[in-house]
Amino acid sequence: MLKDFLYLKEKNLKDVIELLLRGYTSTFYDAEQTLKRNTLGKAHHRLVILIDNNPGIKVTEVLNILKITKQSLNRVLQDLIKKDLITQKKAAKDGREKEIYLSEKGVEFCNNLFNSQKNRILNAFKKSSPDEVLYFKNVLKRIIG
Amino acid sequence: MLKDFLYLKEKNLKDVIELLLRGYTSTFYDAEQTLKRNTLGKAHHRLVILIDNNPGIKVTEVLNILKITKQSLNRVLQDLIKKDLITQKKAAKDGREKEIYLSEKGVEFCNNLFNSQKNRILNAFKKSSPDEVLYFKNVLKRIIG
DNA sequence: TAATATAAGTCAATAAAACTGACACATCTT
DNA sequence: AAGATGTGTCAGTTTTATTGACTTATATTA
Repeated sequence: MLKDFLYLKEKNLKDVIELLLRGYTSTFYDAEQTLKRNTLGKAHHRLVILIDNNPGIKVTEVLNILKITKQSLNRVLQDLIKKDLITQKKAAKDGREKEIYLSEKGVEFCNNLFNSQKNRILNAFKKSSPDEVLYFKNVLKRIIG
Repeated sequence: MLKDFLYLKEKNLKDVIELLLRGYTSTFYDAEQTLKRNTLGKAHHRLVILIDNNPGIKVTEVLNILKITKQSLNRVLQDLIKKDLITQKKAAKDGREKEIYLSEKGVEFCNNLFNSQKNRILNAFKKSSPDEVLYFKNVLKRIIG
């Protein structure tokens, strides 16, 4: 049936591009005050979210995900090191690589960030069925690839 | 059953925050070359996506969605006007408000942007069922609120 | 109608985030 | 030993966003 393919139509794809923009913007804006209290910005926010969810993540991986240059990343990284929020460790496998971890202070900071952000997601999920949430995450993962 | 509420657990919510970051970043990075060819940046990209999907959108609405100041918006707006990509019209209802529209050139530019971005979404949707896509959009809309 | 509120625009200065290009160093691979 | 890779750094520039003060036009309301 033709109807079954409506979800592949361009209008639907365009909608999704806007939804991704708005989903990201609103979810991350929720943490604005928490960031300000810690004199940190959006660039730091994006980075610590990655480190928190992926302990030991490597510099190259961060660059590929955040789509920034190593010079940009380095500035942000140094700010977080100065504030004792992260630590770095030489990788056992390949000594050239450095693994990035949150410090104890970093974990606490991430908890504060998460507390600022979690309600938006939680409220949306409470209005959704477990299946809807599962499908939501699956499709989003497929978009990321 | 306890199992039914696993999707509300903090780990799951944290995952989603990262997924939103990565979904947005990757989807919008796809248009990088198209933007460069037109000597425009990410700020212009975000704005024209909104105008394209919401013809006649007002300045205040844009500010609320993009979470930027009117001074920031104005710079981006002037760039797009200079390039003849958008037009503005006094609102009939309330003369203080201005509606923003894409020009013909703007529509063409947005088509180029869309062509750079659509395959990522399309490929993800092709791997998903219509229901999955529907649920995905519904949950994302609930997150935006 | 006069006072006030709202939507939008502007000037100026500053800060935040990202970029380009060049180069250095350690470690791994061949 | 030679080259490739991962990371770090210096310097300069551009893009994006901010704060604060002020203006103009239109709408609302007392």
